[in-house]
Amino acid sequence: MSMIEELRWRGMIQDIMPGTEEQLNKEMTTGYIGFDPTADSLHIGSLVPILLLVHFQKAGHKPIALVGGATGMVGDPSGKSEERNLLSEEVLQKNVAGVKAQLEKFLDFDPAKPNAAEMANNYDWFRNISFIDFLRDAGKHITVNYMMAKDSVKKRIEGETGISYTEFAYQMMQGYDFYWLYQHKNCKLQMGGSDQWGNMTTGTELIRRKVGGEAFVFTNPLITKADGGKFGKTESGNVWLDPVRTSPYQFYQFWLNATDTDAEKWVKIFTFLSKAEIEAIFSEHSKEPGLRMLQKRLAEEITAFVHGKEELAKAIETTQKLFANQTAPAESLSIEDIEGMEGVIKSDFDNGKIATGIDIVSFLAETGIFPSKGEARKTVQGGGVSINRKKIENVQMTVDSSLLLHNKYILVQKGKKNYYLVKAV
RNA sequence: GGGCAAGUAGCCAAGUGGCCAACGGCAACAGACUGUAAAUCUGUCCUCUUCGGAGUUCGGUGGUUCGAAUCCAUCCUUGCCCA
Repeated sequence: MSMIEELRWRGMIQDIMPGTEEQLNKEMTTGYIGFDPTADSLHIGSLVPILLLVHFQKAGHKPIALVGGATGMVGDPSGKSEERNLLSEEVLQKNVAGVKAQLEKFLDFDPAKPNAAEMANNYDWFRNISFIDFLRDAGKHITVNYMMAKDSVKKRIEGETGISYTEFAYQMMQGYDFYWLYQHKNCKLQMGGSDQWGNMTTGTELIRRKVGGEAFVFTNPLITKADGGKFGKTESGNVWLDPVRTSPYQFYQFWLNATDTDAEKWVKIFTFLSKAEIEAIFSEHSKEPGLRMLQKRLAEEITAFVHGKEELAKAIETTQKLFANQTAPAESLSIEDIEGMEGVIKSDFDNGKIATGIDIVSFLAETGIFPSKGEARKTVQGGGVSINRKKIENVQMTVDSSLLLHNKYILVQKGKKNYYLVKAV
């Protein structure tokens, strides 16, 4: 199976420029994907492009991961209905460094290999280009008519908010990136999310008009959830690749909680399991969906890929402690069990207050489990909070030393799935 | 520079003097059911709260009025048309 066939089967190709497949079959090709430094960590939305690069490298081609240090200063209008605020330079620099460090973990940079991965930052070439040079070198080759026909631009022109000259020019910058990489790195392919199609083709157009070269692009579909919600969000916000922001346990849980329909799509996209393996999992899952084989496998594979086998093992261990015997009393958890719960949100609480007794609402607010007393109260009243696996029936309840597990811990649940461990200190 | 239209909670969107913390929908959170699934039903959903309330909102600022998201003035932002 060729790489393109493989990606097609996995549902990772949305649009592809004619001739791309032939190019990839013909020779080792250099290809790139750009990553926006909008935060100092990537989140799981960026996993698909990362995986594309990995597949690409596995197929024997040479991947370039480009961090948009320059384009990040301008802002991509794609998929945005409004003009955005510009990031400050310090923030950008920090973000570029963070994103770069993460990308480096996923690709093989071994210089001994002919298809060793490379990192690039478009700030390196943009910083020396003057505005006049840019207008003369790049701008002259692309008509405004062409630029305005792009969906991202058209939507904004037809929409209510308009588009600034800055964001309008964004595609020229991205186009110039491709051109620059084509010239200096012999890079002939750009990949990216389907929202990037317009920006990407501006690049091939620039390459064609300026130097008569031929370059290719293909895009992956944007990941969606079956219920139409945003992918990659949980009640506590984005799911990040940075283990400090999203612990491996939380990361594992995110995938484990996928719905059946989502998991079926995602297992193809986010794992490297073969077609045969995936089909086997599907049939096993349909025999006994209650076992959640599919979700488990998905969560395992992707957690191992991002955080490593060791972290995965810890995440599974914690998950088992918390979810395997949900009916078992919390008292049955050993101190080792409790202290080994990696990745569960932990907080310390003044033991003195527990000794004298504190009302449940204040306790929940002061531990930070809830942002305010009002919210804590509402959720407790709605039956949404458990302490040591026992649902709180009474808002007036007092938290005191009798609730401490092993004289030290209190296990709090917000809803069914969100565990917090409070340590008395 | 001139004319017209618009700016309401995370988003969409009603509301055109008091009954408005503001209809409805989406998203989100929680409960029941279940498989840490879906669908369905229920509750919450500006902020804080001693759950009695209190405080701050409808682009900004001033004003009219006993009382304004709603009327007036002015400014800002955006779109469309004209120059």
